[in-house]
Amino acid sequence: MTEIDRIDRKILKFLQQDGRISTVDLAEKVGLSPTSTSDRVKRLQREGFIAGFGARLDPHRLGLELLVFVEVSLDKTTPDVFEKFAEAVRRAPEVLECHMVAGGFDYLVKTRVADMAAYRHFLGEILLALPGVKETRTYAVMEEVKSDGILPV
Amino acid sequence: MTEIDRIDRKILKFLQQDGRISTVDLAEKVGLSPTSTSDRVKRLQREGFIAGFGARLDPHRLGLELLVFVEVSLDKTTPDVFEKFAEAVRRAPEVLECHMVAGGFDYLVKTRVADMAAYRHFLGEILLALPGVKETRTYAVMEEVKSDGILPV
DNA sequence: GTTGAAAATCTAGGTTT
DNA sequence: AAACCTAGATTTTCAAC
Repeated sequence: MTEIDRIDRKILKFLQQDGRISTVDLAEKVGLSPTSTSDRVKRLQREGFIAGFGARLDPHRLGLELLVFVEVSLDKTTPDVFEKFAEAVRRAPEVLECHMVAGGFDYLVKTRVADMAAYRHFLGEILLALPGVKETRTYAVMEEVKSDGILPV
Repeated sequence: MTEIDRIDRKILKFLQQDGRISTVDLAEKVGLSPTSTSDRVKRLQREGFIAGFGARLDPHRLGLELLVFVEVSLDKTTPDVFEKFAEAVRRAPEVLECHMVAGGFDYLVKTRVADMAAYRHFLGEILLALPGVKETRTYAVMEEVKSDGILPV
């Protein structure tokens, strides 16, 4: 039920790299027949190892030239600031990721925007406008050394 | 050549959410025939808007329970520390992302590991073992508020 | 951008080890 | 239980419009 063998891991590795590989080609790579390969892929989906499939877009090609990380500290006097902040962030399309962290600040926000002007707008009009936001520190990305996000399977 | 219209944006949006949607279903959603939809998808790939397709795996289902961000500061006395560091990071499978940032530190590293023990091993044996690493600050993620990474198209 | 037929792929059933 | 094979159904591709 929850066991996952060497072949399953190979399947996951190849599907991460190419989510549209045909069952025939995938079967060839993992050394099984197309039918059993397809059965395994379905099982990996059904059991939640594969959450879904998606196209990887090139942000720069789409005019989103600036990647920015923002550290956010909240004013913890109101009880529901965290819930309010999380809700707003989930609705903001500029926010690609947002994580509550343990340490010096409360949330780490990853955002992509067209340019610095767009970021200033996002910071001033959206992020700082949220209730409870006490302090932010902005880190603009100069070079994306690695950004595939491929999980080690 | 580089123009991208409303229908292209719809295609990109749907393909981000479901990279394995059939051409027929995608055509239905964007209001075009399957053939022209397929032509557009091919063009969007050829012109670099779509970098590729991939399976989205569930890290928790794979036993990677801990998401950690690490701020890394380098000792900038040696000229090629940056290149050496970048090279090593690209080879490390635990590192999902690594960005050179402007601000208080040099690199922001995103990593997923099984548990705290695995993270301590990664930090001690891999990250701190790299030449030129002067200082690190670790932020363990307590809650992933948003992590889809869907680009606003 | 559309239509319609040929080719490739995927799916489902039954068979073997 | 897992892998496999064959045939029917879908989907994709490629021509002509």
